[in-house]
Amino acid sequence: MALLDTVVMRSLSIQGALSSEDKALLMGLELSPRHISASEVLWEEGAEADLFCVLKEGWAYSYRNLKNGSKQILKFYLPGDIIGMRDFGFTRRLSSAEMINRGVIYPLSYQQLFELFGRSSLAVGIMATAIRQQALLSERLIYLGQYAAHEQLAHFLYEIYLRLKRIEAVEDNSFIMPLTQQLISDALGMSPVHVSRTFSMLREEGLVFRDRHHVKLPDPEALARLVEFNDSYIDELLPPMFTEFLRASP
Amino acid sequence: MALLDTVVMRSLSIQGALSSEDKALLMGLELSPRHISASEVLWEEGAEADLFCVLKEGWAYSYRNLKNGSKQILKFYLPGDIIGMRDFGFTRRLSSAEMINRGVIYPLSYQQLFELFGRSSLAVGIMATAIRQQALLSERLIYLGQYAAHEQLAHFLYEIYLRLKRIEAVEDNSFIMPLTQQLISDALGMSPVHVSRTFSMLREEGLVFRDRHHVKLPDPEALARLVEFNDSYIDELLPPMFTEFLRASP
DNA sequence: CATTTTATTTAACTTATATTAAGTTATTCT
DNA sequence: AGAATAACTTAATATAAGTTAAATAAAATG
Repeated sequence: MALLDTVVMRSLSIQGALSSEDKALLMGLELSPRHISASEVLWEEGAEADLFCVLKEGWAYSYRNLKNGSKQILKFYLPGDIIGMRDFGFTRRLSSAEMINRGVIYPLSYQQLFELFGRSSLAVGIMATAIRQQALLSERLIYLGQYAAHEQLAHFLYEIYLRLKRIEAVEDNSFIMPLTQQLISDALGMSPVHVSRTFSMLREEGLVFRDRHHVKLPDPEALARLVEFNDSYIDELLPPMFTEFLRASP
Repeated sequence: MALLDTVVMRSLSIQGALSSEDKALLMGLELSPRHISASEVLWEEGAEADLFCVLKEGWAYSYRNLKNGSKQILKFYLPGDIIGMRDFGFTRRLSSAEMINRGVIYPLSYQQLFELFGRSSLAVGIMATAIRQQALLSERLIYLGQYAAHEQLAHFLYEIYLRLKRIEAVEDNSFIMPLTQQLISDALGMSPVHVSRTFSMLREEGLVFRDRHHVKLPDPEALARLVEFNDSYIDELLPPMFTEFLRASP
């Protein structure tokens, strides 16, 4: 029932777009409220991702702890929001979640979510695709908020490198990147001039060589260490739990 | 077939998680490649959102034009990525999309996506929820990248205000916000000292009054104008096309 | 109630990045 | 090929925001 109190579902219901079958499914979910105290941690980054929560009362937030000791908050959750969907389709949590004040949540397992998806692997796959996009966006947000220009650029380049490698567009640590510094500056929110300066800095350190659209990262792992790159959000494999479940479907 | 070339779907297929029924569905999609030239605009912010594209060749990006004349790029798309999922569940595009170099795309209508979802309104609702989260994140990213501290904070407060109004937690333009300045600084990526300074600035301009957890926005619309707030991404209503289609389902 | 802790404000100083402008190098066009 | 345009680099200056630290105010604790 709690899922019906959720922002989008409530309006779906009001708009008359929920079939009786859908409603039956929602009613059939066995959900029990859990009272939860202020500052209680719902989960930590890196923990197994197996459930999400409908927030009924209280405020919560998701965040990442950063190497420099600060944290970046990704989102504040208010009553009616769903916490933990961000990790659906990943094996481990990409961010931690914590209550702010005390409140009430309804935990829901990913298994139960599968059922709502009608056990359709296509629906799950599309959902996972959307969530992966969100993960990329979150990482960019973290770098925008908290890191210096050279770290932002290094992170950006390493992400592009990984994504290109995945589609076999990297050879000998080199790739074609058809972007102007203007475009890069629009993505990273810094001035084009500073993008140029920052490329020079990375070149002097021997980390990045660039000639127009040709980019070479002589030691990609060194770049990754510089930005403490956690590549789990790039990974395209769905967790074993997902594929086992989907294979077992009728 | 193009959807099978997509990053997540390909791995789903490799992991053996696609039923023969799913594969038949994918095969049954009538997709025709479209060659597309460099700098071609796929769609503009505000246009009707009715399809997405599987990017087969070339690079593209999505972005928002900002009032100050700059643009914020939200994402670069590489071959195998899906462009335009960000808007699924909204009536209009929240961001523009443009090719960088020339390439090939496979357009796919949201109607076709419905079919893949097995016409389940629950799956669509959950997907729409996830996408709305992403929209919030995108807006935050835009403000982080491009705006001054007082605009960021104003935008943040106005968003909270709207979200609270939706759940009837605003009375007389006032609400309870159980956040410390430390938490706000962690969300906006600025120092706690500067959050305090910025609150003082907004107070002097008569826009925001705050006493601990009590916040009053005497003139919310003035705040909205300051940040050129586009509230379409907050809206929880699904487009008419969605609900009509879902109501018509068996 | 007094004490400690936590949150906020204010001020002085520092720094990273923006801005402007001028110079250089590539690329495109005729 | 030569001219025009776009992309990039370098340097000087300006400014918003960071940092540190000390003062005040509120909340939590015993």
